[in-house]
Amino acid sequence: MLALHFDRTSRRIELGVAARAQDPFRDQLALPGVLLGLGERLHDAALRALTGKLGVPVDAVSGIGQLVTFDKPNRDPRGPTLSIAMWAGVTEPAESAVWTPLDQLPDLAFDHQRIVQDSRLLLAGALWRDPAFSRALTGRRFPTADALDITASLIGRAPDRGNLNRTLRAVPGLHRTEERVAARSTGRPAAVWEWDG
Amino acid sequence: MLALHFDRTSRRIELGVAARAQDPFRDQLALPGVLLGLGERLHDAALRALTGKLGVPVDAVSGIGQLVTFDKPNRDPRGPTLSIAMWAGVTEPAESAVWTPLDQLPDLAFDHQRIVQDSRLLLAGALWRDPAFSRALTGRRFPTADALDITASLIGRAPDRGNLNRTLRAVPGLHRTEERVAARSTGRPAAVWEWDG
DNA sequence: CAAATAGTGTCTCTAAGACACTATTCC
DNA sequence: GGAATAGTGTCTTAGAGACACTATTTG
Repeated sequence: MLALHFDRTSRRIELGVAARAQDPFRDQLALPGVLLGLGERLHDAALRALTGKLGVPVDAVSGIGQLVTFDKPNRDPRGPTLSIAMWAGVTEPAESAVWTPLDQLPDLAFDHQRIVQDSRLLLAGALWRDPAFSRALTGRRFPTADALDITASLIGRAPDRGNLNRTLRAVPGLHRTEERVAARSTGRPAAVWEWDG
Repeated sequence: MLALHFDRTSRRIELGVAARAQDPFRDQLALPGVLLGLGERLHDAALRALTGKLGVPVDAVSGIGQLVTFDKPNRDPRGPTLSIAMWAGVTEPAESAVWTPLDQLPDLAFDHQRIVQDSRLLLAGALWRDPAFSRALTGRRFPTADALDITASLIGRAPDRGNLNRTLRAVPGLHRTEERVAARSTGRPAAVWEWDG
């Protein structure tokens, strides 16, 4: 589970990780994950991970989705050989978890470091393409500056402003308002974008 | 599990389905599927489905891969809410199963009809992009005519010959030999393509 | 030669990246 | 005015689809 939060102070995407309570890798930081109960839906298992492992309340979850299914052998010395990577948008980062930028990851248990790296490309690809994912990160209304920093966090470098504007204009269900707001301390204020519905 | 076989007589891709031995949907045609054992790898579960449900021997399986993970509620009145769609290439269609073209599907149990439809787009997208998948359908050496008919089966219409040639030339690990072979009863014989290794 | 199939070359369209230029704000 | 940020317009490139034309086989 990749729990993502856009921090409007540091102006970057931060990933929620937590110290493990049990062996193996006790006390070491890891991505929140749970075993899927028989007949349980992915969405419910994801919520359990967010609330139980990260301490994020349910109403601070802005969205949940599926990323990819890993099937590597020996991922976990214990049991499951199958794991499903999911994303979640978090509006309020819980104090009980550690929130870290994607390009300064601490050491993580299992192969979680690799999972984050592999998933980052997929997240960057889903941004502005998957409306549910994009909106979970931006919220309903957001200035262009946020879009710029969110994109920069996921792809690893600052995108071209012109191209980003063109991309945003082409996103279905997203439109630009007349409103302007200063997201930074200097410079021209940015236009506000708004999701429909 | 979408078990695919390229029939060189009918010159199209055929899908392996089998009558269910148990309730629910007993005696009705369905995609072969098995429950994933705890700690079992997807690849092994897929082989169990192929041999157990379709009667395809292990050495007639030219490849296995992962397509997509479905997470719809109430897919199956019984238990698992999660199912993973996989593809398999089959070199010899087993007599004990029913092999049907993709655009003339019989009625299938559960929501398997929809799964096939949804997966067909993914299969078409993977063709000539995923070398393991492509090679599992073509075999190590194949004439251009086979590539044409395989592509036509997956995308639903005949592709442009010129564009297909360009596509094949660009596939890594695939090269065109000087050899020509007549795959059809008339017309100019086609070049033979060969996978490296 | 006619019909059928195989193969080559080119045109267009679109999406994405790069970049030059203008616009608006704070200091 | 200068620095910083926001926004517009255009150029180039890569890939995919469409299509005109040539090449090689059987009957």
